[in-house]
Amino acid sequence: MTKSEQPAPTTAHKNMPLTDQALAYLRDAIQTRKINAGQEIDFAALAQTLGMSRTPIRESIRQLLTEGLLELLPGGTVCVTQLSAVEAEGFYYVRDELEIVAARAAAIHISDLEIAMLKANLSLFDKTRTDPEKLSKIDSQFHTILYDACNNIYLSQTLSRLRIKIGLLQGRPFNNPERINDAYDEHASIISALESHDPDIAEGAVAKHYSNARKSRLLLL
Amino acid sequence: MTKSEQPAPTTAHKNMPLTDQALAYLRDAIQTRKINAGQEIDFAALAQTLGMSRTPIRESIRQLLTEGLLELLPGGTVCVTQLSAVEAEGFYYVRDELEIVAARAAAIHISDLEIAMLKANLSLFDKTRTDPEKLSKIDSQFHTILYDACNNIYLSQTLSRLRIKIGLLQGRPFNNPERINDAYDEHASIISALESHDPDIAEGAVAKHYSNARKSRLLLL
DNA sequence: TATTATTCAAATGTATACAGTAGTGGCGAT
DNA sequence: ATCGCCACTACTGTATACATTTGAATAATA
Repeated sequence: MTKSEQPAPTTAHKNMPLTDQALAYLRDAIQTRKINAGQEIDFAALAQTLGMSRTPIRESIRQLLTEGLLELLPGGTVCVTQLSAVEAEGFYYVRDELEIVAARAAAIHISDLEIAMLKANLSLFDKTRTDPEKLSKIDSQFHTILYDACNNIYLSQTLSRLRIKIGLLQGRPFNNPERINDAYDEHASIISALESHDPDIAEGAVAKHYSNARKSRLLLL
Repeated sequence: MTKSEQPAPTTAHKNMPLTDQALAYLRDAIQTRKINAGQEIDFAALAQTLGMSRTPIRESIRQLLTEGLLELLPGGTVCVTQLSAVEAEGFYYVRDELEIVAARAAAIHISDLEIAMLKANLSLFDKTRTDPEKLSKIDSQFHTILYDACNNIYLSQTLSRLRIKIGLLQGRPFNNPERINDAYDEHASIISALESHDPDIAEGAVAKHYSNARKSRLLLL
């Protein structure tokens, strides 16, 4: 066996199946917008870029189609999902509702450790106020911790996927410094709401968070 | 929605890609419990049964894995998803909440045509009281119509998939004749609630429906 | 010029071939 | 009998080959 070192274009863990590598690559490319919404995907070219055959590419693409990150165009070609305004509104609508469901569940089930993690996340958020890119990631982690605190795998997975899809379309919300301050305060109040273990209080805090986020979104138009 | 999502097993057109045929076959086999929960899937055997190679089988299986109808066992083998009691409870929890969200949305957006369709479905339900198998299908259609009335593709798709997964685990609810009568009445009251176009009334009717369904489920244990 | 044929190129769906790996069963040693 | 070791089988992941379809571009006709 010649150990021909592939100049691995991405963070390719050695023993990961190629399909998963392709998945990771595509996920990242879509989320960081190296591939824009609506842009078509050329299987062969992608295969060549990643140094693999079309087979693992196809499998990863089918998974992303199922997840909704990619969509099938009339001709049968595949492109990065491009949500219409109406569809986007639909996503937001469901997310806002599910976030409330999650908040109530989390208030009941959250552990001390998880609360500590949220607090750690918050102080990290505080230290990163100047970097919108990193803030998005930290924000994302905040909500992931919260989802996990629901003790409901399905709910957690659904919200995670939903969040990713919503990420497809929104102009980075933390480009607005005012939104950063508000988000910080809202996260803080969500944490103390969860600490109370009272579903109603948690619902209130989260509802406020998302109603503010919504306002901020609408201002961007 | 993916075009490969719907194909009925009876409508297996010759020109359908083999991957979609495999999908249709597996969906049907899982839902009708020709393959039981927990049962492993042998790619090669399945390929032979369907008279195709492993390639389309693999693709269809990856899609079903992503949808959650199949799951990956430690060894890397694939089996029909077997939900633990806790996981099942998580699914029901989210579904009940989402159904309410859907009911509210439907109350606002539902068209006269859709109301008519619901009524037609109801009278069909009435005529089929003796056949639990068919009743399940009609019940399923009832809710699908309702979901479509939400004017929210994501919500509709999420609930549809959720319903299928829940179907994986429940002993057919319509084996209990009393549940049939109740379900009929509840469907009727949901329809008139929707006709009022009042979200609160719709929420009430649907909430009652699912709280009854829950009671009926618990009785089965 | 507009419209229809015709042909060619590219891409898709599928099968098959092949390599690496994990699991299985037997067999000898203790 | 139990443990460990080795061969062997069966399967998975991946690549490649092939056929069919799709699309585009040019040619040909009214």
